[in-house]
Amino acid sequence: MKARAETAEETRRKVLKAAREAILAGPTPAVSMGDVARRAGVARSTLYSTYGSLAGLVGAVSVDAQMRAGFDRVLELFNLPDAAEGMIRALPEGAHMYGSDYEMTRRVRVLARLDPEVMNGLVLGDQVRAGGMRYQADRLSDQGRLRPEVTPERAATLLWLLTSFDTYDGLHTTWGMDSDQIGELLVAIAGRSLLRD
Amino acid sequence: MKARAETAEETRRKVLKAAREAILAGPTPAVSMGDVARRAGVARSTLYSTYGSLAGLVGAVSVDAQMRAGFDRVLELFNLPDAAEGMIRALPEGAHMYGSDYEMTRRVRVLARLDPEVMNGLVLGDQVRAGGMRYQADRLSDQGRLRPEVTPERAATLLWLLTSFDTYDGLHTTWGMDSDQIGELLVAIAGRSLLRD
DNA sequence: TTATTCAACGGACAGGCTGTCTTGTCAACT
DNA sequence: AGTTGACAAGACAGCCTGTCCGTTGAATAA
Repeated sequence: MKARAETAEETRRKVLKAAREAILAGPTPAVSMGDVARRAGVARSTLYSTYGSLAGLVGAVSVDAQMRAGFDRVLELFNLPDAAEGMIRALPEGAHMYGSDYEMTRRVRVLARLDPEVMNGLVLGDQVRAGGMRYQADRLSDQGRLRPEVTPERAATLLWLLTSFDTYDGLHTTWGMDSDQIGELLVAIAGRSLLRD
Repeated sequence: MKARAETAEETRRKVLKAAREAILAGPTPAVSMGDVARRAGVARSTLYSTYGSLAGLVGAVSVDAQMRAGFDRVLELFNLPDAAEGMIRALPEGAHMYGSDYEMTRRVRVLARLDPEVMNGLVLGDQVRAGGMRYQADRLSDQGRLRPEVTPERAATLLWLLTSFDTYDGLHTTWGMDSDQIGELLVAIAGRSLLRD
């Protein structure tokens, strides 16, 4: 609205962009306030007054990356009226989401684990996802699509494993699979393990 | 053998122990040469002449942790004559192995991702495990225990996912499961997904 | 025994980093 | 016209890494 807030917002964008560049720069995630400030053409003191600390900046980048990912689309698919169809369509979409910003996500997650506060954000995200998967498992159960020997809790756990970034990361890095292949594999596993024949 | 080599070996042990303590000390893995040297009662320069760099020390801790884990026992079980029985018994043992040195493993893995060289060790380990799981999947296939719709490659991939540390970590951290529960879950998933009824 | 080797010490050093604080500037709002 | 708010610039203490010294003292070899 106000011109002052607008320019401030723009500085914020410049800084986040510079931070992303810095994080992606080396062979391994490394970032420092001085480096980001230089890249953004901004005083180091500005970063401290805006983000408080390096960890604060990393946290902001992490949240920002979350926003861009297209998470809501995955959620939408998961919540199709037919729970089984939702799952089958959401899993590949989720894989695609991870793939679209893969390197960034991977590196930010490493940095996040170095600060207790930011780390907490990761843990919380995992717990939220666990809640979501429980909900999906219950829907599958209510709609009678779960194999009789599979409890909803077990189904939720497996879905949670399949939708974790680490799973995507492993399949991509160690097995050389792309997002499409990963999506297909996840659907195959989930279908065979959870769904009634 | 020689007294000189022996005392050198003992310093090495003191240092590794101090490094483990340092890594476990904070709420988040953090380690510095000065800290480790102080804890070990050793000159900082000694660390540099022995390990070359901080990354070198972390790498040494990582390798050392691998040794202590009891990995060979898991391998032994996996290679029982009956491949299906081997899998069913090795999975819980693997979970138990991860559990026995959980916090250390977790933290060292974070630190490892900060250095390209050490990171390489992790990637290599994952690839070795992938090879092992391919071998196990082939054994299952050869012994006619695999579900007809599951290719050995798919079986290997699923086994690899189930035996990854990240899987253990997630189940433990987010789902609050202990090693026994995790072992049981892994067996349930692997059995239902891979083995012929 | 004497000479050598070698692990380890202790400290100095350059350069980078974080976080805090202070002083200034200038445009935007009231 | 005065105030406020975002940012710049830079000094500072304290910690870090890696490198390079010269030194010590005990194990080992001659």
